[in-house]
Amino acid sequence: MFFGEYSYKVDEKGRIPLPPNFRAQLKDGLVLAKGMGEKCIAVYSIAEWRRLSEKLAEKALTPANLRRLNRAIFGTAFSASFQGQGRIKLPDPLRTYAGIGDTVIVVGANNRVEIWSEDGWKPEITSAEEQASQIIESGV
Amino acid sequence: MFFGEYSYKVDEKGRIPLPPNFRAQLKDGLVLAKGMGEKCIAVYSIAEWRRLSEKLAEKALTPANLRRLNRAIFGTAFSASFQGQGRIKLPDPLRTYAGIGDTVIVVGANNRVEIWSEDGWKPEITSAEEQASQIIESGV
DNA sequence: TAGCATTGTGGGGAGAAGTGGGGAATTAGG
DNA sequence: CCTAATTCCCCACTTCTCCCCACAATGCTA
Repeated sequence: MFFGEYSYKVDEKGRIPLPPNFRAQLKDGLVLAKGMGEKCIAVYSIAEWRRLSEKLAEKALTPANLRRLNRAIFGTAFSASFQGQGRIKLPDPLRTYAGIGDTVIVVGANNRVEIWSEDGWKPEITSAEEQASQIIESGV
Repeated sequence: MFFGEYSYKVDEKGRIPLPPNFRAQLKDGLVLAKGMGEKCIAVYSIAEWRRLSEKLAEKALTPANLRRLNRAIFGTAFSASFQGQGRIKLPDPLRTYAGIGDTVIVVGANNRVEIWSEDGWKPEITSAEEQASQIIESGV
């Protein structure tokens, strides 16, 4: 389970660290993918990613659908691992997709980790908070 | 299992490299075919190709159908292998079919690899992503 | 308060991988 | 049988990746 919000610098080689307790949960390997629908990078553990992709594949009704789905899911995913002191390299296609410059916001989101650009994160979190408080007001 | 999205240049001799990762999985030989339904080149391992063609043959209901199918599938397929530093030569017919100029996008799509022209890939992936996020919205 | 451990940040260097091109061997066509 | 074109093996250069080490800042401990 992933928690919290952290800010890191992207160094000249495109690397970022992850919070130490995220590392522990991801030590068996991780998968980087496009955040579906949002302009961010999604990080999954191997197990979680497999579970997710299988579940998605079940939803494809036709072979053509399945091909496109595989393209969207696998084509945008990169497996990665920690190098040296626990940093990962952000693949260029994903970095461009998420509009990441030299600072990232790393966010724990329950079953996955999300990596946002500074500019992408601010509007996202404010509207998400708004929505959350509405849901809470309606009774939890 | 094939992952990720990579961009490569086609050199003057019509060769492209494949990601080291993919090479290892295809070292026993590979088959190039037209992407069924899409304007791209599909790359299969020998084993996967055999599995696929057997499956297709089962679906052919009449001998005439089977002949046509065989023509369409085997007639346009090329077996290839890695030469020198791990590059493959793109057969001219397939190259024209996929509209490939001097840059390709190599995409891992689970059980196969796809080779796209730059111009063909962009619209395909955007609509594929749209479709995927719709499926996600409908509840995973 | 002093010292130690952990963690973020920067960078050097060896090796791998992408790119370009020469030349021998094989094939096709006249 | 000879010539031309294509294929494929090899070599060379450049770029990038990844492993390593170092330093600074922070927080904990004694």
